[in-house]
Amino acid sequence: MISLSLPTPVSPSTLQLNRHSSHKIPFPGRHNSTSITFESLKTQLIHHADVGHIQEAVSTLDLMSRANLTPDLTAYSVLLKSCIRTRNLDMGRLIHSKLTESKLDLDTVVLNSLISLYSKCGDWRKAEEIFSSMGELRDFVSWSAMISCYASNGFNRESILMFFEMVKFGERPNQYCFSAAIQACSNSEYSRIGIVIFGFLLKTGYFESDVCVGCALIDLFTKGFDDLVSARKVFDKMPERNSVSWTQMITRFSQMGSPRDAVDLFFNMVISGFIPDRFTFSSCLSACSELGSLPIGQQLHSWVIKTGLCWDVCVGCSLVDMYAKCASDGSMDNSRKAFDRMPNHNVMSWTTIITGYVQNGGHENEAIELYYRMLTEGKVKPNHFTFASLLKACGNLFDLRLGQQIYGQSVKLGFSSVNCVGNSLISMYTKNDRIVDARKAFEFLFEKNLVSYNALVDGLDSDEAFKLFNNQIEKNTNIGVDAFTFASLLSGAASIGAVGKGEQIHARLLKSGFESNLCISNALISMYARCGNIEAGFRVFNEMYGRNVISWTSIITGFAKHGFAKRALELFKCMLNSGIEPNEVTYVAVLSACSHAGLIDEGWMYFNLMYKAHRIRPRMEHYACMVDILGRSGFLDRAMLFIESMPFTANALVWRTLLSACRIHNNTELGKKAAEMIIERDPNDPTAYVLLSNLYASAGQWENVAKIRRGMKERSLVKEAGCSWIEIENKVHKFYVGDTKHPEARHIYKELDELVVRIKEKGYVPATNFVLHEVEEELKEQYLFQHSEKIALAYGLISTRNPKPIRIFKNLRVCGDCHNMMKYVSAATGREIVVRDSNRFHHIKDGMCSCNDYW
DNA sequence: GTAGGGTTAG
Repeated sequence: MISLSLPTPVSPSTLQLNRHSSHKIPFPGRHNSTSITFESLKTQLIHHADVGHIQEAVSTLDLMSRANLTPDLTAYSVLLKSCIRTRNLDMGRLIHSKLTESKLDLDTVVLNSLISLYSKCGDWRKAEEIFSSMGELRDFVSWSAMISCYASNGFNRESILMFFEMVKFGERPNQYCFSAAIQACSNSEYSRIGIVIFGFLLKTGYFESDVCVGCALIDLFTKGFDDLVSARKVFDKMPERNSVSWTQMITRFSQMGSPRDAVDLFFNMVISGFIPDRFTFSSCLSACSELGSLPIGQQLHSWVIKTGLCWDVCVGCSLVDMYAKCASDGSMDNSRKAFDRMPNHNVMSWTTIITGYVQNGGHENEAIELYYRMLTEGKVKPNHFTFASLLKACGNLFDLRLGQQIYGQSVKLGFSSVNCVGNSLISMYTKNDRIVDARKAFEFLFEKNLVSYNALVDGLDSDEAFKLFNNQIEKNTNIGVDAFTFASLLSGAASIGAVGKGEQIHARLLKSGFESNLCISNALISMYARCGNIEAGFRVFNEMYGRNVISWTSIITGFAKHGFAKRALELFKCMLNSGIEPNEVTYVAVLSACSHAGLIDEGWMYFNLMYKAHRIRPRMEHYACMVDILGRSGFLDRAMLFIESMPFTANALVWRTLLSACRIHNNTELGKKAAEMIIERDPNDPTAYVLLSNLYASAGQWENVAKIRRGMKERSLVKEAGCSWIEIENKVHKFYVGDTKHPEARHIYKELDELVVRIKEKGYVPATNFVLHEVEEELKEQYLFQHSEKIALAYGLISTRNPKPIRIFKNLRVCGDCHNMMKYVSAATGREIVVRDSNRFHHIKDGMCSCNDYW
């Protein structure tokens, strides 16, 4: 692990002081003291201040005082202006203290400058202090400066209140006041007040004459109301536009999900004769990132090279980000090149490249290494965004020790209470199943926003998540809900197959207006599919408009998992006809449809089509699907040859697939080899040992079974306990093998006993070879009837009525005897039984299963 | 002396 240490932060103002103090003060007549006049010194001072040499200007000021040529207020004013322009708070403070020492009477102009200085440098308290001490000296500029001070320092409420106070005081607000106050109203909390101020503004005529007021209105409609149409109307009506207003429209379109329009606006701007600057290119490049359009991005890249703007840090950052987001193959090469070519780096550029590595996945170590370089070589202090990305990297790496170390550094630098750092910390913990720590991090947050809630909801189990949603999120109108909240809730319900809960969330969605959201529709499709109600999923799919590749992939995966290979493949053809490009996940779904239905020829056909038609190179998952297709159909030797012919070394997943095929076809020899390969690659994976021991057990080789069990014990590997669950009236009931904890256990076992007698009459014979212990036949039968899926089935039968299907869920693969027994039960009782196991769905009806006993 | 545009967490 890299050991991390933070460099001592160096403030930019200290650097500047050191550099200038070693310089000689350029002063033409310095040896001839008789030529020093008040006017010449003042000219000197103004010149230094104008070109930004504040240190020299202050020296000149000192010189004036020493020569008894007392500087007047305009001299100080010039200096303050220079400090405001360069945001130099230290020098500004120095000048302020010199002003106080000078005993001059401060006038309105100087005091207004001081307000502006402190406001722009973030010291709003000092600005406030000066404003309230002004009394009679206050003029409309003081009011404007204070209104915008509050607005730009995030005190929207105070800014709006001050605007109305000013009106009450009898001052007429000017364009500066209007734009600052409307800006303060731009967040949704105060957007209605913004409209009131807008009405007031229309009476004044500033709307027609001032570009900044127009810009503020664009923000009011976009940020306050999500209303791009009205913002566009304001923009179109603006009599005067400049490159800032164009850039703002481009930025807002890009940020609010219309990157295509943003790019169009950019070209319109150029055609209309406005010159794009670094901000414009930066925004337009962000729109390209959003669009994922590499060609337009590259076109802009060559443009910024021609104009020389590529050396700008903002533009450089956007280029790095664009190449990271547009890399269709997840490669960071181009992004890294753009980063390495930048002449100067700042926090933002380091953070952008680190974030790129984290978001493209699989490059987390590079991200951590860059962080180390940022601290040592770059001598740059990380900010809250840097920490947010780094914590995400640690979450992906499952390296909580490093994560906690990095979090410690954010604490030292004072970022730990910043929302996005805390939120990242929560999701780092939820991703690593550390719910207790996630909750702690959540409680620690000073201000919890929707992202915080969503991060936690995502990690909680479905019940808890739903509780949090009902009790806190929905009741607290300040938090609001968004698509992420619903997506997390839906995936929570889907993971345990709680269709009742899923339906409740669906009902809430219809009320909330999110049901037309593409991500939500997609989440609904998978929720219904994963809960066993594929037809409901298909209805959602049919009723939505604007389906994307994820919508199609979700429904195809659904049909494939349910064993409806024909419908899955038909939908795949429809997808191709409608012009949607499949991705690698779509092909996993298509190939798994083939494997679940034993369609060997189709499987080969699609495997070859992937690259030929869509330039998608098969990944490990696709090879695993092909091994599955061959292995399940009994062509174990061909599957083995196929593995040996792969262009890269097969991983544990591929061998695990072969091993389960060996179990179905009782091939102990090949199974042994597969298990060895898995254990070689993943020595701590209990599933390999379990599968191998099952293989020996079904071949009756009990000695070997015992040997494996011993091996597992030595490594202290624990087999995942098999369990099944069923949702009855929105409550999930979970059962383990031989479970008697359920309040209705007696009733359940009575039903099970009666059931066995009934189906034995119809020809059911318990398949005792599925019992994995070496015991007497009769005992084996007893063990068999304690399987969790049978208990869940019996409970389902006594608690629901026909024609409601009984939906059972199991964390492992369903046992062969249980599967057979359920077929008999479906025939004897007329009930439809749907089972979701770790691999697929079984629809069992009238003694038949949709898997054709092939799973 | 007073105003506007770029990176971000789920």
